Amino acid sequence: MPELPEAEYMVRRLVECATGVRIREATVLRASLIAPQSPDDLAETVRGRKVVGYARRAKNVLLHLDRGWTLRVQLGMTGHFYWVPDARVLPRFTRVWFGLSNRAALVFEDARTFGNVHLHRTEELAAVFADYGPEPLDEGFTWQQLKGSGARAKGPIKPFLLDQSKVVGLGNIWAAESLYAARIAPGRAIPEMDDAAWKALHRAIRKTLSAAIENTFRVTRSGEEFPEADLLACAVYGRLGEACRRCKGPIERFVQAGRSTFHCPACQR
DNA sequence: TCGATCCTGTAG
DNA sequence: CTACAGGATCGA
Repeated sequence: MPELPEAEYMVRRLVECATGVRIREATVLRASLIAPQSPDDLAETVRGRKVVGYARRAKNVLLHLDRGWTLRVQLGMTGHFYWVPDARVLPRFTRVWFGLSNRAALVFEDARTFGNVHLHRTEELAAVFADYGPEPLDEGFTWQQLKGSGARAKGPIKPFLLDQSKVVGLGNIWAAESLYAARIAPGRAIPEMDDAAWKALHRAIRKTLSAAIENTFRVTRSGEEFPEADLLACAVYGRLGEACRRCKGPIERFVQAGRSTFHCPACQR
């Protein structure tokens, strides 16, 4: 499920709720989600480790531990990672959990089990992320950089945006939303992108993701539930047949690279 | 660069 | 029952 905004939300919540905690023990309920070592080895290594910081890279949630270890949580389609006050009442789809003091726990829940929990030496992280493109919300991310990453690409723009080696953090929802905001058709061939289009797309990506982060907080604060990203804030995703907010024409859906793509055919070119 | 695949849940 | 799901990876 989660794309960059939801991962960012989870990290910020961890900072709020679980700064300075120490892991007393790890419990793996689904061994296949653990790598590269065995679940027992992972549990052994993290037992007694203090969490010295939380961070996000792309859609990964990172827990930096003392003694040079980092837990990397890939959330997959349905993953959540968060602090709970009482491990005696774990969420239904808990796959891995880390017991803290006072019965609290850090929980990885993942209904569909496409996510995973990997343990790395912290100094290896650069290698782990070697194929990742730039962070779209970083200051240094420019439209020229985005254009450059598409220099030799030939296919349509939307699958390009899902490719984490080009730019990280976008998934099926926010890729579609960014293209809508930039008024670019998802099927537009990359060689047909001129500078104005790259600029518009770059701007739209940043605006869309920033707004999505804020919306996640807004929705969650009021509803007190966990962040199911704010689909109400979507202009096209999941809105097949509804009226486009700009031109009132119907939103359409088609399958592209195996994923459903929503767009307004009238005002995205 | 595309399609298949991993696995499980929910909505119609 | 079928269709579909916000991700990532591998082989053709």
